[in-house]
Amino acid sequence: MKNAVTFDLYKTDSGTRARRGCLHTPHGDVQTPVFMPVGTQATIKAMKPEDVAGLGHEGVNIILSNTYHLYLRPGHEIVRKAGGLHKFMNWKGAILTDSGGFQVFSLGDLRKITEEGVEFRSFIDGSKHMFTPEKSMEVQNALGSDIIMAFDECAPPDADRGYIKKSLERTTRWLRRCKDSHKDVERQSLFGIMQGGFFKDLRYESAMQICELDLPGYAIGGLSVGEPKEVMYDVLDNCVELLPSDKPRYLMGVGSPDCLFEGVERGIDMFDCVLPTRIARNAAAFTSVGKVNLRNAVHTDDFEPLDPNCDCYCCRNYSRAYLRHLCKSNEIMSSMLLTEHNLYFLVRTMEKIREAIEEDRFLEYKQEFFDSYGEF
RNA sequence: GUGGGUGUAGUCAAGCGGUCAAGACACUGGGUUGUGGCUCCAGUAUGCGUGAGUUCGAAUCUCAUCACCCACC
Repeated sequence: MKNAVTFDLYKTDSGTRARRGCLHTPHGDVQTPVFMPVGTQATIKAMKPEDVAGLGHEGVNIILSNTYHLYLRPGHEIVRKAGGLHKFMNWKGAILTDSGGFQVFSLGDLRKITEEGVEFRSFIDGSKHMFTPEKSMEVQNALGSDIIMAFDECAPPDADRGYIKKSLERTTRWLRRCKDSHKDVERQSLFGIMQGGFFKDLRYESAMQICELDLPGYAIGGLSVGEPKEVMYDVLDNCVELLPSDKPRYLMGVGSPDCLFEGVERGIDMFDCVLPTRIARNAAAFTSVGKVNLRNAVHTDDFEPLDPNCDCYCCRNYSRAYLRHLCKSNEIMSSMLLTEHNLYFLVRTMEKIREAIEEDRFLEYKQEFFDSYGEF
């Protein structure tokens, strides 16, 4: 019996823990380290799937979508009927679905966590629903994504140690239930999620527990939830290596350019983040010279491209003045162009990171990037 | 020419004698990290057409004046 998703580790950087590998999925290979664009509602907002697939020089082969949202609307049975999520949204590459666990945390109000699962209210119509590990597996099985995530609890960052410990242990028990109820391992691979807050010993405990289950991949959850970056880096320093080196390591929810470098340096293979797509819709862009707010008055008559060092569609054809005009006028094109640029920027940066690791000069490239990009 | 009305930030305006001159849009800046977001937060009038006056106190009352609008000669 072969796992749906397997991982090949090609090379580890000599000076850091940065790794170069490949994820083999039923919908194609994914070169790592990789950044996965987020398409929560079965769409990368403001972009067509084929345009997403064509980003960067090598293209995008994996995206993330969301169990919680698709369960509520249109309903996972509709997606199953449509022939699965790939067909439904016309995405040819691989898909990773988040389990709905994060919404348990982000939807804070009106939810009740028990050993059985989580009772919550729909953000759409207020109706009551129950998510359990089994339910999350059922929904993700219906969606047919290549990688399905365990139903975990992402404890709030300000929770006390006692709660974090209880929560991580429950997350492990839920992970066992996920594994037990997920049958078709040749079609979809289940990834486990480490929790433990910012406590090194709890992270260790969580890692030991979930790794026992010998899953095809592991994620680090509970980070990038509002803590200072140094805290996140510190946790990563101590817990990435707790995960098996022959399995992909996925840092959930991280995606600012600086965090990608810091994550890769500490041995992370996969990232996802709404940041590039969300800030694009709010007139902000990542560029090789730092973050730019297109609404700022200085761009009024700036007819240079958004990023002179970028060869994306947006930068090849439009000026900052035009982009500012679109943003100020609330035109749909502003979301389209900036989303494309921001994703291109991260995807292309990841390509360069992979190349740098192959050539054993990750730190050099990192330095080069930050010299231009600035501190953050 | 006569009668009436209106003049408060870039715009539309609230206020109709008494702490700091509502609010909206626009403008300026900031935020956004497993997406409840084309969103959220913050800032911007030494001044209420102009000039006198009444009053302890006036954007608010009086007079004059200017501008614009409407109606009628």
